[in-house]
Amino acid sequence: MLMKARVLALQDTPPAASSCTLCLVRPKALFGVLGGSELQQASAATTPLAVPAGGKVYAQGEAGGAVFTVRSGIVRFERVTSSGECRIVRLAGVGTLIGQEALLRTPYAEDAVACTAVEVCRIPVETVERNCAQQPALRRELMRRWQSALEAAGEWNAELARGHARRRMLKLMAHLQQLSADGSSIWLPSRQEMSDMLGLAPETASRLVSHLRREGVLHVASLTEARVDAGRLSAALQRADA
Amino acid sequence: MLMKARVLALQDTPPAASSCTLCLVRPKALFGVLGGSELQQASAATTPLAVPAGGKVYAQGEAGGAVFTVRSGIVRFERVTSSGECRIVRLAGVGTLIGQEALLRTPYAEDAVACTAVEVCRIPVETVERNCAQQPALRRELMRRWQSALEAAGEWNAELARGHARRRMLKLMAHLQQLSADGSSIWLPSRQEMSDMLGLAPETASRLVSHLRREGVLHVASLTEARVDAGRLSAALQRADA
DNA sequence: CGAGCCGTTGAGGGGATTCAAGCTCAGTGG
DNA sequence: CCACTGAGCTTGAATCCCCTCAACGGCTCG
Repeated sequence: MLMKARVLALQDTPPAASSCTLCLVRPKALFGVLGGSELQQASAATTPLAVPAGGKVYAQGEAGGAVFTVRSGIVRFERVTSSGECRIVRLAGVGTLIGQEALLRTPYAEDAVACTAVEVCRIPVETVERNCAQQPALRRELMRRWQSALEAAGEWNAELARGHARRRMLKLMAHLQQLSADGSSIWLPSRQEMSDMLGLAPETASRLVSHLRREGVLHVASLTEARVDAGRLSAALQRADA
Repeated sequence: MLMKARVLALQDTPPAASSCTLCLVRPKALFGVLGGSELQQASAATTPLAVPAGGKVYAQGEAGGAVFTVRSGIVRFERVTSSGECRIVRLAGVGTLIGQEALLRTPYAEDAVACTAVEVCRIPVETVERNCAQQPALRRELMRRWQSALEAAGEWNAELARGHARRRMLKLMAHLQQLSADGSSIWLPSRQEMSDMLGLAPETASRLVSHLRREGVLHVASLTEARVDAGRLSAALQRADA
């Protein structure tokens, strides 16, 4: 909450690496559909940013004027309910476009908070608009991203927001596994974060994690890292679904 | 589930009434931004459809090739979880564009089911695409609608999917009030539908409704209709939020 | 009229929350 | 070096909310 640290320019990144042409996530990213010259122009306008874990990429209500592509790490979207509680409504992984509402000249609808250390690419709205005017493929790509965000929200709602606590936790682990860049280890949220994602008390989240550990589904490596036994996880999920 | 009745052509509607030019919901609808000649061309391609309560506007997995504007009634989006349970993840009211994923030539992501008797306008994908190519305003309008669907999903997730059962029910009533066309009466879902929306047992939903009735928050007029006392509702909500 | 569906209400049990106490661990300063 | 501190994780015990099971009544429909 009081985390003041916000976005920091990546000072140790040489200009070349900030070129979209060389970016590793380009095939997954918004401008992946652009050709050579357009891509170079667009890449000149984008700014790489690093956000430490807990920092905000943008805040609800801000009139940001930019969209962001997640280059590494995991970003969460937070809302505050009318009763003042924090709810995490969705996660975004590598390659995801976030803050799209800025394209409508609308303030951001939610807080976008870095779960892990995060690198994003800031893309000014004007850059997107300029390319959109001439590139039907980019317009299509934008729509595709809006739709996938919508579907992710629907699935979150269906799978992670309801049902027995154990099932929700298992689903969360499966989801985090999909989001993890390297296949072996996943980001392990704090109990409070799990609580905000699944709508559970932090104590309940802790109990469930402990239980998964004892079952060998989860191997906790550090406070924020763990490995999952994929086989046991899917077996446990199947049992919970029955 | 076994409701076989699907979409029916509105045979009693004269051709003139199917013209978007005269449509009452035009200002709220997708083509509201189009000018005279484009509007007339577009309206020629659209088909008005009536769907009885419980019928599907489209089904998950269908390659529909069309989007729909809700002209009257309320539509719900259903998903089936991996455990085989039905979850309602969002509602759409008058003026809302649904089935947008068809624009990506993607099968529909969810079931769209009529909650009440519903009238929709079927708009072929080609019609939207043709106009989009020339009309930046329409492209913008499309993006706006995608974003509002995303925000609705986020709010549903934050307000209706978690917290105490009573609070969720109150929130649902407030939401239904906003969706109701005429200010006086709202659509009252069946207890099973409430259960699928809020993640409660139908019995719990029944108990809560009965309780709201005794408190004078809700006046049940028929099986599917009720009036809400706006003052008492917001008072009850404030107490529940405290 | 009986069958079946839906809504209502009660009783009982179970799962999640709440309250509370230890615990580990990193950071601090004597 | 080590007590001190505070934050987060874990675990226990008691409570409460919601679910499950069950019975009953009203309604529609064959």
